[in-house]
Amino acid sequence: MTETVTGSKSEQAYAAVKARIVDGAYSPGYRLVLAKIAEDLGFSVVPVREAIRRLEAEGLVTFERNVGATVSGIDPTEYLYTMQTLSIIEGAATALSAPLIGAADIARARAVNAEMRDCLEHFDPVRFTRLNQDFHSVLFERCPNPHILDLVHRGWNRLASLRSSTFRFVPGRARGSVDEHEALLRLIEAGADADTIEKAARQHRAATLDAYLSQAT
Amino acid sequence: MTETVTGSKSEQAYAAVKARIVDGAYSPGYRLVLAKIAEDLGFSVVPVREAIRRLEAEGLVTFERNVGATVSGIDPTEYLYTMQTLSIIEGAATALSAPLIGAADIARARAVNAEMRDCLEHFDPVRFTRLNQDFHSVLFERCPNPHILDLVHRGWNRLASLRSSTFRFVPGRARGSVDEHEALLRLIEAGADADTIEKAARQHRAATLDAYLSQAT
DNA sequence: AGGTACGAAATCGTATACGAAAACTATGCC
DNA sequence: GGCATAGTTTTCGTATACGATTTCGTACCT
Repeated sequence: MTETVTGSKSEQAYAAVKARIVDGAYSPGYRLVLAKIAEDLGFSVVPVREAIRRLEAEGLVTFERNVGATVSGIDPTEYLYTMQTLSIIEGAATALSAPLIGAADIARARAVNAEMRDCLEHFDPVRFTRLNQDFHSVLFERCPNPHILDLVHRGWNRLASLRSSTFRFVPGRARGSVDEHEALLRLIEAGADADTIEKAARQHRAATLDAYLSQAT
Repeated sequence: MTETVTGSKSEQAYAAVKARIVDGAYSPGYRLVLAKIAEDLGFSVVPVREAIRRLEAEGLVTFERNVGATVSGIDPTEYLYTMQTLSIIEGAATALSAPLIGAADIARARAVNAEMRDCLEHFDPVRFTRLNQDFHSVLFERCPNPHILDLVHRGWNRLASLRSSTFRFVPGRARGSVDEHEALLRLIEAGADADTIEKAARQHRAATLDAYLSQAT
């Protein structure tokens, strides 16, 4: 955690722009001008350009030749596709992690879930969302397949970047979500087979998506 | 198919290097020297550098600061992880495509599968592999979720890049594979539920992986 | 003889500069 | 007044140049 300014400038630029997108400082549709970003960061355009192209490969920005880059994801169907993809990856990641999750992990997840329940009482959607991420991180982090883990994280980032424009907290759904978390933990504790866990985890996210959609209508 | 030299040099470089990796001209472990590639293509290093970083984002090359890039995937466990990830994505892609697959698609797939059966008689593993890709392409191409499609294609590329070092044709398995293809088509024709199709498709690839592993031992 | 330290070569990293393409704007014609 | 067009501005695309870092080879010391 002694993050000492990190490595190359292209990586710094990548991290900086990515953070701004994920945090919502750059909203979808925001136009990313290379020269401007370079000036803001005090770098030259070359490393910034590289950073932008990397973000493009991750789907966070859209790039058009001789025109420039914009933060992608204005389209609401985009959100649906991202959620669907993430539900598949997450389900698999959770199922693969499950056999490796120990009692300490379960306890940690329960603590997070308790905090989430607390957020329901005091209506704190922002904190709730962050805790939700923490909860699922516990369920993923033991996943032995690095590719899948990477895809999960990319999905989360992508979702976060879209969230600022599309996300709406659904209180009614949130309560059910917390209960499903507990159910998931019980399945894992009980050593349920991978298929059951995968399906439950996927369903969990699908239900959240449905809640968003029904509210949007 | 009137590919007119395409767009920017960075994209040309990307396509060129990617093709060499996927085709096996650059095997895993091959060292990609920016200046050398730039000279080969007649470009400057900047677009080449950008291309390499894009390939890194796709997992085709490994990049180390101030050291350089090498074609990734020497590690055999890497192959296992890639196959596992692909089996998950492919399974989902097939299940999502299934309801949209028409009679014409099925017929096309059957034709390809017949050719594959022919390859078994005349022992043509190279053509068999290519046809296998064609077969599954038919099953994917209707997938409405572009993200998942993209992940499938990336997985294929990654697999192809690893294949040159790890791939070994398993004749005994190949026959079973062809039969499973037919079974998959019947499931789709019959309008089986998404879950069944997904599981079958995933199992299909897992079986192939198992065949590789058992032979490697 | 083995290990360490120093130096040279190779390679990456980034800044700067200039050229090309697109977007914008203003002007003149209908 | 609206539209087409030419000129201007903005922004991207890439080449070149130089600095920074790593690696490798060699010589020296123990």
